[in-house]
Amino acid sequence: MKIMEDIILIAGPTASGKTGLAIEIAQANDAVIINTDSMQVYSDLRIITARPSPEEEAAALHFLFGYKDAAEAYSVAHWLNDVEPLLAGFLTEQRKVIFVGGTGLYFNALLFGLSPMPEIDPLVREKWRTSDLASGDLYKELTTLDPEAASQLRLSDRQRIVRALEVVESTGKSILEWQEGQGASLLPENLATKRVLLMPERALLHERINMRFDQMVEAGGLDEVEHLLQRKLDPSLPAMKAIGVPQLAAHLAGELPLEEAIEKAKAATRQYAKRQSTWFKNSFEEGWEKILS
RNA sequence: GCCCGGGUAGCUCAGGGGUAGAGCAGCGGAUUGAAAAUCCGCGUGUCGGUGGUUCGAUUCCGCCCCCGGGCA
Repeated sequence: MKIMEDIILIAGPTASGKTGLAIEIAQANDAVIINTDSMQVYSDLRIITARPSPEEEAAALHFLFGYKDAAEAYSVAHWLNDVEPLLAGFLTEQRKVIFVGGTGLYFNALLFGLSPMPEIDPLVREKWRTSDLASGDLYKELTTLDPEAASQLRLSDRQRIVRALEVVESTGKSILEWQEGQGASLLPENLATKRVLLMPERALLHERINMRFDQMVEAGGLDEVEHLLQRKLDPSLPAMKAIGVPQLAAHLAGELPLEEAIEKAKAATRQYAKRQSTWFKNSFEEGWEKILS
């Protein structure tokens, strides 16, 4: 498949066939592939995150895959920082670039930028993120420190409450003020961008998800998770929450028969695919070529 | 063949003379430095079948079918 555009975005829910399509397009266009998935960045998890296999990685130039340690708390901002110089380099070389992945937030950041925000004081961050307070009490804190931000959050949404708290305490300004600042897209306006959205029918996707998780286990997914667990990392790290890790960890801890752990991991994957589909369906309508296979 | 127990949502099950409800699964939505995260909303049903009693049956009674278990 020859592509005219310089930049190609491939999005879609998990198990929709993105990896294969990216390689196919990369080979036909001498393009490079840049990971746009929040979990495939971690080196510790190849099988369970469905990262391209060594054979697949050898079939085209891949970047930002498996290059972060699971002990690192990676984020969309890190990703964007890593993408920027990489993309600039390829564009000056006039090399076509494929962004492929399933993380809607990362695509959004790429397309529209992130609002500029200063670094958060690590101590402040630590304080709120490890707080013992119930999320309702954290919410109360936020209503005093930043009532405006609080009014836009639910008192059950601990994660966003904590984020608002650390921003206002560390910077002295409301997260809402920071978010008013416009970020800049990383994609140059004068370059054409092809956008492909893989959206297989739900029933088919579920079938693929279920099959694929069985294959992950056969391919050594349990060992992969066991190795990760042996590192005794902070369980709140993003990598520790990759789908499949908590479920298989529960089995390894003797809390669940393997069959049940597998079923739970499959269900979690299906639910994730649904959230991805919602994001793509409602945010990626215009300008995206939808492929329903 | 006889005796128990059961047949209610996709699954596991609760309920009970006024057409039914939980968990899980599923469906819909939100999403700005944890995003595979986090959060919000929604029961989707010939109550096994068929006769009867009743103003009214998924509920009570009879018969039949199916699934467990026991006795033969």
